[in-house]
Parts: sequence; structure tokens; C-alpha cells
Amino acid sequence: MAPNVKSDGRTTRWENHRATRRAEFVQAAVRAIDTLGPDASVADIAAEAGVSKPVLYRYFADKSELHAAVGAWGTDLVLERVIAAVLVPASARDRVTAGVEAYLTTIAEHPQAFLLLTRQHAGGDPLAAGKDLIATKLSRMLGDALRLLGGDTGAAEPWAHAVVGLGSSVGQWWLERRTMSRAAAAGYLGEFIWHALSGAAAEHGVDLSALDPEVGNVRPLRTERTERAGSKDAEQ
Amino acid sequence: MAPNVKSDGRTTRWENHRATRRAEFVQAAVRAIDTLGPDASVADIAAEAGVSKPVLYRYFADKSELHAAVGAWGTDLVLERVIAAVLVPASARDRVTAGVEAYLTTIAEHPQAFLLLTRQHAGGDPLAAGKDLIATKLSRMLGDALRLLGGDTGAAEPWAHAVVGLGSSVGQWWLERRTMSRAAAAGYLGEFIWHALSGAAAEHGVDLSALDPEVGNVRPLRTERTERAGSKDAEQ
DNA sequence: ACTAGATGTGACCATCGGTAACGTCTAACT
DNA sequence: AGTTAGACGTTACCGATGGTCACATCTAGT
Repeated sequence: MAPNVKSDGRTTRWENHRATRRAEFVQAAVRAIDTLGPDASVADIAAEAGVSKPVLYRYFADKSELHAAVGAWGTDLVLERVIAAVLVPASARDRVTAGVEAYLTTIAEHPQAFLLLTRQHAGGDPLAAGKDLIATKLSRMLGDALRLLGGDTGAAEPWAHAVVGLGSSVGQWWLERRTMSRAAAAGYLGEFIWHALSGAAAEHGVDLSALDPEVGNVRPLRTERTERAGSKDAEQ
Repeated sequence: MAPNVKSDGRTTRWENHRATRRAEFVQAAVRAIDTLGPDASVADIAAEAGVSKPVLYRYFADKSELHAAVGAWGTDLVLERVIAAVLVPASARDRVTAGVEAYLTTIAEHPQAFLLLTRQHAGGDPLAAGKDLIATKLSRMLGDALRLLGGDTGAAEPWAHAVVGLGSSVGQWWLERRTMSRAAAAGYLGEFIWHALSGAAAEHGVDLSALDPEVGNVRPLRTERTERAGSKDAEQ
């Protein structure tokens, strides 16, 4: 018999199911967006998932919440890849470029879905889009780094938003007009970010490139896989 | 009889009027957006202008074209202010910060309208939003500067988009959560941009701060106000 | 057997971008 | 003079889309 004799086993029966179902719908949304573009309608997404609209609306309050879920999925994917790339043992600057390259590689896999992330959240909607999610996490990382280095932690937030906006804008540009190879774009972009960060660090008497091979204590970037349930990569 | 020659004084009579009327509608759109937010409907804008929808649609093919017009207006305004601020005689770095401060000041005057500029253009719509306009102009400026300095002109486009995206993202963040003063935000942002550009320049053997007081030939920035002239496709 | 809670659908509503049809005014042409 | 071109303006309507309702069904726990 069931071990959990809460008030009703009939209520708790679904709790597990609902999470997996919701994840399925997010994947369906990603597929629909990949094929139909970021303006895919809710009906399109429902059709892709093989259900009708009201079913979707039982899992997501409105369209923006669905978009936010897609954004969270994309955020996790991008962060995962970028962090993995940055952790490789190399010079600090090369690691920045590697991170940028991983970023471009990832968004190139889902170009349409990525465009959703760059969209600002619609007016009046309190739910934050993917960009804000990444900016918040990055802001925390930068803040920790600045604190360790004895820098001005006030810079963390604006710089985090700067890097995110920069990445989103250049990413979109690169996806739409592929006027240069991924490696070239990553090189230019990495150069830009590296100089911005290392220059600022140098101004405060810290030499970032000093910590090249030995990744000691000055690394606040923990792997920090978001403990969101589910393997997002199982797809297609 | 009716001559087949176009003796159209009747045709040319309106050409001047239409331009001013269109500008009026753009201003009405800005007012409506300022009060109702960036999602103001076409009907709202028409009401603000004191006309009905079909009148608007005689001047703008669709909503995105109206938005593009608002974007062009904002672009001109921002560029005008920033360029004026950058032209002040001071150290190169101070001028960067002054430009950033002018930028923040300008967008703070029309926060809602500014959000329109940050929105990406809708899917399938070939019309570029304000961000792309600025990015294109900035790209040309950077390209000229890089050519003069003997740098790699390939960096112009990605860097231009980087700066624009960075500005748009940080601008939006600063407008929404005013967690720091304008001067502070401008300081951090200016620091970031300055190090990115000067660091890259230094890598190519150019010292940007060398050209501090005398602003000589390294100035491809023309004032270039586009909207007044009417035809904004004067150059590509 | 009964119930809770999820599953599912087709029909429906409200909003909004965009258009059609219709009519008026006025300066320029004949 | 009368005619004409081209703008002015409105009401009413269409179509797509986000979002909801009412109603029916299935299944596991009580």
C-alpha cells in the first residue's frame, strides 16, 4: 500500500507527473519555435505538443509564462555550456574566448528560440525573460569575484547587464547575417569582453592574466548546475 | 481635353504637407507610448493624434513601420545628444563617460519610448528597429576609426553591435531598477566601454588617450540629422 | 461504488492589427 | 465657370490570436 497517508493520496498522485508533462510542453514549444519562428502562436505550440490550447493553459498561466519557461530552459542550456567551456585550463583570456565560442555554438543550435531570449518582456508583465535570468546569475558571479579581488562591488550589476546585453545583441547580429565565421566573431567578441574586464581589473591593481594555469581561489564560478529537474538535452 | 502631360500642381501640392503631418503622428506616437507604455495600440496612438486609425495607415504601412519611425526619431535624438557630449574637449576617457551620461539622460526623458528601441523587430518583418539603426551608424564610425588607426576593420561590426546591445541592456536595467545614480551608472558603464576599446587599441599599438585635447582628423562623426530631410535612405 | 483530480475537446469571447466603402474638402487644371 | 486629383476623415467590418467555458472522460485512491 502507499506509504504516504497524507490527507489524500489522490491529490499527491499527480505531482510528479505534472512536472514531467510541463517539461514536455516546454520542449514542444522549443520545437515549434525552432520551425515557426519566435512568433509561434499558442495554438501552434499546442498542436506541436499534440494537445489543444486549454491543456497548455492548465500548465502555464499565459503565453508569457510559457515563454519564460522556454527562457529558463535556454538559460540553463547556455550557462551549462559556457561554464563548461570556461572551466577548461588555459590562460584567462583564452578561456573568455572559449566561453564566447561555446555561447555562439549553443545559440546557433536553436537560433529561433534564442531570439525569444533576446526579446524584452512585454509591458506590464512582471515575469522576467531569459536575459534577466542570466544577468542575475552573472551579476552574482561578478559580485563575488569583485569582492574577492577587493574591487568595487557596485560594478557587478551594470557590468553583468552589459555583458548579457552585449552577448544578446552580437549573438542576434551574428545569427541573422552570418558575415563572419563563428571563430572570428568569437575572437572579436572575446577580445572586447576581455579588455573590458581585465582593463577594469588592472585599474584596481589586479592582474587577471596572472591567474592563468593554476585556478586557485580566485574562481567564484562554481559549476552550479541549476538544480532544476530534468535533462534538457534529450531532444530530437 | 485632358493632357497626358503631368501638369500636376495638384499632385505636388501635398508633398510638403505630408512630411510635417507624418512627423506630427510620430510625436503623437511618442506621447502615447510615454503614457501608455510601449504596447500602446494603434487605436491609442490615433486617438492621441486626434484622428482615426485609417488616417494613420495612410502614412504608415503597418504598425512596425510606425514603430520604426519612432525608432528613427529616438535614434536621432540619442545620437545628437551623445555626439554633442563626446565632442567636448577633454580626455578621451572622460569623453566616453560624458557620452554615456548623455545617453542615460536622454533615455530617462522617454523611458517608455526607449523600451521600444530595445525591442527586437518582430519575426519576418524586414524593417529594422532603432537598435539596428544606431548599430549601423556606429558600425560605420568604428570602421572609419579602425581604418584610420590601421586596425582590423572586421571588428567594427561586432563591436558596434556589442556597444549598442550593452547600452540598451544596461539602459533598460537602469531605467527599471534605479538602484544607482545616473552618474554612478555612467561611471561604471563608461569604464567598461573605455577599457574594451582602449585595450583593443593598445593591443594594436595605438594609444587612444594620446589624442586627448586636439580632436583632429579622427572624427568621422557627422551630425547628420536624418528625419528632417525626409528620405532617410540617403546613403547605405 | 464513489470521489478527487487530472485528462481531453469544441465552441466561444475580447482585443487588436488592418481594410473597405463611402463621403467631404480644396487647390489646381481646363 | 466646372472638373479633377489628391488629400482629409469616419464607421463598420474582417481575421488572427490570446485566453476561457462548459462539458465529458479516465484512473487511482478512499
